[in-house]
Amino acid sequence: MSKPSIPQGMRDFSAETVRKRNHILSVIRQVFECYGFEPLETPAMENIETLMGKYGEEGDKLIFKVLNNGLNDPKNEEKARAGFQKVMEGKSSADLTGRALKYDLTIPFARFVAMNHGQLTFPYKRYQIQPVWRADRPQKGRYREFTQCDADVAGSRSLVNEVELALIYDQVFRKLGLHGYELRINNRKILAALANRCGGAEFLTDITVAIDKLDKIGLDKVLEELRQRGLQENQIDSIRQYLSISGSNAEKIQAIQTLLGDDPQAIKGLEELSFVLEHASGAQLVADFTLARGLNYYTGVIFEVRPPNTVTMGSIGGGGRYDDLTGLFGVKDISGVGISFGIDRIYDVMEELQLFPNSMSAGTHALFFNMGDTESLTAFRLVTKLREQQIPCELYHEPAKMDKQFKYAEKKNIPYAVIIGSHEIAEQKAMVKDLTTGKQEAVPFEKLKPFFKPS
RNA sequence: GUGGCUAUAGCUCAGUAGGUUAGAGUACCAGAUUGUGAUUCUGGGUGUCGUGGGUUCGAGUCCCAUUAGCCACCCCA
Repeated sequence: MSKPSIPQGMRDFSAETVRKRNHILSVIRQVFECYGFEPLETPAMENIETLMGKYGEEGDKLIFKVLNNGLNDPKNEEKARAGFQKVMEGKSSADLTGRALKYDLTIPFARFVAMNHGQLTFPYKRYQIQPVWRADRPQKGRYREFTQCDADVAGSRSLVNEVELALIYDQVFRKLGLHGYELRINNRKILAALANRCGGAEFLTDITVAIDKLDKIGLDKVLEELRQRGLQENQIDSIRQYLSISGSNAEKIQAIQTLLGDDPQAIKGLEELSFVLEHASGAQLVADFTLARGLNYYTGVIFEVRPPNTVTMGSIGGGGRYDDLTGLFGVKDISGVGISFGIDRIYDVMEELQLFPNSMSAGTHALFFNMGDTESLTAFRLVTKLREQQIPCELYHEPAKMDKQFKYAEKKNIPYAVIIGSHEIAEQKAMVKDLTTGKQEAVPFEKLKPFFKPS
């Protein structure tokens, strides 16, 4: 028997971690609800066709595929062998792996909308908080199982949605106390216009992938990469101009207008961008024309949230507009726009910056000491009463030295110790000790409830 | 998926050129203390040295493989 272990990149969460995670989740959920989004949950697995080809070539490789059951049944053998052959060639095969763990929440959402568009009230605004899985190599801030919190609007092209989503980002991070985050915005239409100018639409992906690395590898290396991808010198020069745009949002927009202003897509993109910047001015958006984002279904505004630059961590949220997402599932003309929070990374950032309040770890309010088998019967009766009043409390499980019981309370961060021994029973008063201040007072048994829960 | 670094007690780590019985701090357990803890005193090492092989008279230490974590690439939340 080997040591028990869990799969690479997946984690157990202790009580303290769960409480902190729940704190983040409840803030997000509350804000989503406040903006009129309603919850949705979808299964852990999707049929593999639902997922394949939606996230680009790299994405396909990172999808966790689930081996079919019953492969050992002789009647499936031939299919299974053929499927295995396909897999060995780097393709996927429903005969071998018909299902896969979901990779994000957007595609399952699109599938859901496509399946239920007849019943849904549009615009359909849903939020979804569930784990997703990626067969990526784990490292800091990157896990194979992590939780995404998405809010999307399907069936509305109004830019008011984009504005609201930006405001949601701002409100959530403000409530979490995560100051110094940066909410960047761009528009895929502007990138498309740039691609048009430089080699045509088929270069869109090459160009976006390369310029997205500007922060990391610098201008020269980006241009070099584009050269290798087959762009001409004059085209590279346009990109050089594009990438050297800087200044305030207004200045940058002005510069793009000068550079690409004769392109209808660029005009449209800038219009959309300006609308969002203007109406979501409270959210402190930063226009960043180098922002590209990997998922290739985005068609309009795109968002990305960077953590405060005092920590090294990838983006903690992202999103954008995808005009024809349900089109992938045979339902036309439903436009979607959405955002996602990466709560595992938000957690790591908040932990690193020590932004969690101390009171977070409170569970049990009061520990009743066990002062002996007889005495504890009284304590147990009182514990039961308090529990009926929704006051979380517990009785130490066996008679033990007080030292031990104090330490138990301390470790579990229980704020009060309630001591009921023979003296207390004689006087019908409990000795209640505040473990943070060390002060104690005698509280009559019938006054315990108001003591812990003043109404 | 590619490359690099790391792995010793619950935790943080030391362990020199391969040498007997693997150490420190902290945590923990027992007692001083049969009703008041986080201070003090006394005693206690609680370890498959990540795992599996190999070299050697002898391996925590050297070699190979493997697993996990971290870092870079790729990509991303």
